Amino acid sequence: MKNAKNITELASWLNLSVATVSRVLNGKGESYRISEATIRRVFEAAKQFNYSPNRIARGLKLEKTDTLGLIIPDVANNFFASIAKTIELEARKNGYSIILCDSLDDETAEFELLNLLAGRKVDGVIIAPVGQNAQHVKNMQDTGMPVIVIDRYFPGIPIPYITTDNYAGSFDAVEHMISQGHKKIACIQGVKNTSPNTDRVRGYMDALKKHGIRPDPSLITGNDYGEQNGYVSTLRLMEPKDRPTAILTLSNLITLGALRALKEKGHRIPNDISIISFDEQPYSAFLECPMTTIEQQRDEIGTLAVKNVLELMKNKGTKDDTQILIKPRLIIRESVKNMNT
Amino acid sequence: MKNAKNITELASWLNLSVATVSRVLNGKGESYRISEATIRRVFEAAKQFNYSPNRIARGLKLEKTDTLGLIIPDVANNFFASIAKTIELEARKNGYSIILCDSLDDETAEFELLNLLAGRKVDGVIIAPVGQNAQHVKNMQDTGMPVIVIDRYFPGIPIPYITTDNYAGSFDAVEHMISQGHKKIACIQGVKNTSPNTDRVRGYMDALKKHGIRPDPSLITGNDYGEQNGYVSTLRLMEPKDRPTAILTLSNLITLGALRALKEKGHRIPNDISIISFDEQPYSAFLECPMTTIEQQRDEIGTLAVKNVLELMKNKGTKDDTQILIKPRLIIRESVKNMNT
DNA sequence: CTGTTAGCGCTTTCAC
DNA sequence: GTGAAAGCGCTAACAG
Repeated sequence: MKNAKNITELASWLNLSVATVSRVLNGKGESYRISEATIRRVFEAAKQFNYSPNRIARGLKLEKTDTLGLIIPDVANNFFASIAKTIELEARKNGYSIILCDSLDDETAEFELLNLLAGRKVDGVIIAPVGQNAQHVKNMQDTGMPVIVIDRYFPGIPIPYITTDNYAGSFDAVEHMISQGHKKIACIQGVKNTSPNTDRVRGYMDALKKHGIRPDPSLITGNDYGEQNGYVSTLRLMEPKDRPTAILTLSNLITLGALRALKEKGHRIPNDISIISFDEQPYSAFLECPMTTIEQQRDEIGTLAVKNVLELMKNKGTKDDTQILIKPRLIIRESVKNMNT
Repeated sequence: MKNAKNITELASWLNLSVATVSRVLNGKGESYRISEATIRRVFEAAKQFNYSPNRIARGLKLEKTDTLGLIIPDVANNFFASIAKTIELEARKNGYSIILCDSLDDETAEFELLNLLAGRKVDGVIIAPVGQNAQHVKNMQDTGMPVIVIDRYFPGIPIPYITTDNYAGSFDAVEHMISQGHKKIACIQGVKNTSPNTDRVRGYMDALKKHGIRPDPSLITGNDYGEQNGYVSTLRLMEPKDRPTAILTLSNLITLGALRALKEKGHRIPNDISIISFDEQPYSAFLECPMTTIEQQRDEIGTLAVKNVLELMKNKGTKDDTQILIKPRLIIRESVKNMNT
């Protein structure tokens, strides 16, 4: 059984024109009133010769590639990997493939990636941007490319986004700490002036204020989402005698660093220090002290992201002001000590 | 500042032919002895008009897409996500992009994905296959598509592969257990008749035999790499009074299930049961009992995978018999109790 | 040194 | 009911 390499070969074998074969293969046989017999012959030949159309040629003609670009800061981070999985599956269901790009948390790389995707003529892009700057994302959108931002948003800049309600996540977590009698609560933050961080810190402060606790600036520390920041910040926070009784960590990697610091210094959770961490992880429940976490709805973010790019693609040109905030879920385990008893 | 949508537009603006512009843009200006001035003009115009060539058209003509397909069974699994990250980065360095595909541990999906990638005319594919069957992978290779298998191999079937030396991984782990005085050692396995599993089980048995312990078939249990298998198998293993003193778990998800079962039943590691787990995870060190793990060299696997597909693409047609086994590393922590004291 | 042109594989308009 | 042919944007062979 030979293989047909292209539609011309197939057509000539069938003694038909490429036009007819193309129409049949695209399910337009009926509407062109091509005879039953011909239709069947075409399909049989296609199957027999194991013919699969060249999507590159198709893409060139149709000016669409059935391809979506996905830019995330770290594929190895479970949070982003989970989202990527959902996006891939969801996209595939709709006939799209994903070009995966890891921006390495680097704004320059992200910029180049955007250009790369433009050159590759993806039909849309989903991006979890890394920096404070939205200009390059905005530019891409302005070229007519459908763009959905996930994991954050840019205040004042009209790019559709889907992200966690980070404010609520922090707020609930801190209220839970307060309900357990904590008053001196620290916060190890991520990159300043990015919406997730700003909102999480705001939620943290508002929860404190609501319960009559004045936020202490010296208890808000750190400057990026990485492990090292978690480590260093925790060491610093644990130094003074009047140290905090609880820490809110704003990313899973920060938490990892915090755990390392605590372990190194022999501090135990929750007896020596309480912790709530952003991001549920596969092992959260099985840590030395099962971790109370703020779980982002990764599946929902992913699903909505592709639903919305698809939407954007359909209604190209029309304004889209999708702004979706998804409530996270506080998973209460044992990492917050009850100080009331 | 307007944008040039294609090379024709750019050329006509420059009053040059598309041929000249194309040559300059592809760095062939020198060899065609195009004048300095023209070259500069072209580059300036290209930049000014923010021109980026249409890679689809380019791909159609050149019969290459600068694109690699990557098929893995579970993007959300840290083991595969880490490999995917390395592959993406490494590929990009060489001018290639990755089309990411999650096979959901399903052989039928995997088969379809392979066809999808063929239709998308990727220049090569890297696949971590899921089933016992290699036929579809072999077929793809037989069409002339460069294919590299990772994470496993198919005995007797000549497809180049890069995987962990799973035999050595198990062997070392079990020897370590034995050195700590364990004799009754169980093994929760993954999918039977797949090379990682076969080799891991073989390593486990050989280590026992080497130290004069007869492998007990009833201590080898389980049938897939998932969490549920770990859970159920662990429950079963822990039931009898003369239960094993140690368990070797053959995947990170199996381990997760085992941890859940142990926690549920109140068994503590390492006092009630010792464990060594395949796959190092971000939180391995911070579990209730820091886990001794067998760490696969994910970066190396990823790097070699792209190096080798690239190689294959260059030497298309020639036989490639790459068969790389990468030694894993035993990370000794505290999950194996010393029974000698 | 630069231009003209064929053609990559496909879809679709127009023609019969 | 079906076919001929143009054209998507690019590269490269051929021509000067």
